Amino acid sequence: MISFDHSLPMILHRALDKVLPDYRELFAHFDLTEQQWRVLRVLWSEKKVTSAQLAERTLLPSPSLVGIIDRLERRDLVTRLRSLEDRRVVYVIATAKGRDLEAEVVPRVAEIDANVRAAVTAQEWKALETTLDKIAKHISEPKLDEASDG
Amino acid sequence: MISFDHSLPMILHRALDKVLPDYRELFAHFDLTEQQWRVLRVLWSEKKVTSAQLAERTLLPSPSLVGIIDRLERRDLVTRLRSLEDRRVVYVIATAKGRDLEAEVVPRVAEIDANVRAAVTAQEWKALETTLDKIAKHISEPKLDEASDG
DNA sequence: TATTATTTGTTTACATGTTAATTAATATAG
DNA sequence: CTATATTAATTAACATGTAAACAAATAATA
Repeated sequence: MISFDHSLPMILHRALDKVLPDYRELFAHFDLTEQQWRVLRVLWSEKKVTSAQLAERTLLPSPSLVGIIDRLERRDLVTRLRSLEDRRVVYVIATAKGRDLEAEVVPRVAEIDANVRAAVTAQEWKALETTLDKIAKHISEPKLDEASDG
Repeated sequence: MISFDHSLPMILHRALDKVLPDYRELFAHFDLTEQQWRVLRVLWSEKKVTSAQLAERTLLPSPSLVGIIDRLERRDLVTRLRSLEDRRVVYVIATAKGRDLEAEVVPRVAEIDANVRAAVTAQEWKALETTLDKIAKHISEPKLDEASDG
């Protein structure tokens, strides 16, 4: 039996708890939360994105996104634009002020990313991603090896 | 430069998002949140734990723990007990009702854990834990290789 | 011993996560 | 064309996360 402390959720949480403070400390200099950073990060590379696409790219749940975008919009960092073809759709776009942040934030985040990755070899890093992908794909598939246990 | 989608926070979040629903679906049968489960899981094996110890073992921030324990206490699943030696300390203990849940929940969680782990080989799993530990230890250590760049 | 510092748990204020329901717009079936 | 289903975003209700401040108790120091 797998011990509680070594279950996948716990080891992932533990790693996140260690890593996130470094990022948060940086984001705080710009009055950004980690989630707000994620939204901006996507808008810097994609220009015009629907709420649904933003949820997928940022891994943020859409109900959370509403408030996050509200607060970014209030600070004039992003804008909402209702689609003309399909009026259910809302596009989110970085403003000039929002775009200006990219040059300031991205290089410093890259430093943190690099420091994190420097902890392990390239092979270990690749294996990490592969293993996590493998687990993700395995989940929510039928458990064939237990099929007879119905 | 490391792409946004392949940064450590994102790949960990992505894996968690895939895995947690399976656990949550189970916990919902017992009207438990994932966090409440974590607290109970610790109390089942440790009997008498202070709030601080509980925060460390569950990876839950202590301000969150206050509410989580409140709600468990309201349902008579746990009890708070003020220490007599040091009256700042609060012990948290599972009630009989709380202890009864163990036999029902733990085996079914073990099944999910096993299914997750079955996604990869034993070596891959070990490498996963090792790599994450390595990263965790590397973080918040002085970055020696950049020392001259001040 | 009176003062100051530290520790433990809690509170506060605000941001986000989770689930279900809702609204407005569009698509589809009859 | 009309009733119905579906979709995109939002709202609602509640639980949790984050950072800072706080009260009470204990420890450390002058």
